[in-house]
Amino acid sequence: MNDEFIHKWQSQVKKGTLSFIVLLVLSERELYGYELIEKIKDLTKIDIAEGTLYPLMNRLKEDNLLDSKWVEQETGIPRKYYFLTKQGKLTLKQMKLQWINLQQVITKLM
Amino acid sequence: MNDEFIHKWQSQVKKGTLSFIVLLVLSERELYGYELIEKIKDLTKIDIAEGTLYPLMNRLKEDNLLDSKWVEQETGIPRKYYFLTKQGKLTLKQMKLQWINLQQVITKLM
DNA sequence: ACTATGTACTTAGTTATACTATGTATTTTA
DNA sequence: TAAAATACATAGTATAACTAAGTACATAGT
Repeated sequence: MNDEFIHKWQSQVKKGTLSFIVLLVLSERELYGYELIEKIKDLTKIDIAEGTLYPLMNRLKEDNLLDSKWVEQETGIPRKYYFLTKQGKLTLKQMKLQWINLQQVITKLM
Repeated sequence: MNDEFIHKWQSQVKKGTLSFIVLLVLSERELYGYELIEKIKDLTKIDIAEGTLYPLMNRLKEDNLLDSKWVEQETGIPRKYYFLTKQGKLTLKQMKLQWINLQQVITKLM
């Protein structure tokens, strides 16, 4: 039917929800980038391109919501683990409130 | 605190939700642009810039989700009323399903 | 030994969309 | 008569997801 519109729409919905989802997932435990992509795909069925995730992580770091550390592996490439900063935790709380609010508004309209 | 991040985030969340909200509101009855802005502000507390709404309406028309008609007023500037096309109604149904799905996923993460 | 696939991170360029600012025009209110 | 509200429109900017490509190592299959 109008699959193309729906597809574009999905992509636009991600702008905003992706950062929220990343912060929510990281609030449980720290993860490295590739693992985040897998985890989010598993939890939400949302596919995140690598070219989307890594720049997103850098923005969240610049905004002081996340910090990261390199962890050497016994074998293979080192992994960059991301975790919430204090400010990240506070901001996530606010985002949750805003999200709940938006949700209620839309539910009412539906 | 991190008001600037939250503000930018809100703006990003709109990309995607705005078109959804517009379609939801129009599914109840037809409205003209300026009225839509007022109605949505009233219902959702979301402020939509005119420079955001009118281009959005044109995109939705190009995508055949909406159509519009000019209605002369006895006094004042004519109004352009927007209404859902058949395809718009079908697409909105799909969007609702997708939204519910996303909502459930995020609720679980929260 | 070679190839494909999976893991892991990065960046350049494109596209879509909200925002700012500005412009036009009419009507109502102070 | 000036300001504010009503009503639509567009050009330019910023943001963020996507595509595509690249680097590097490990492992499984042939």
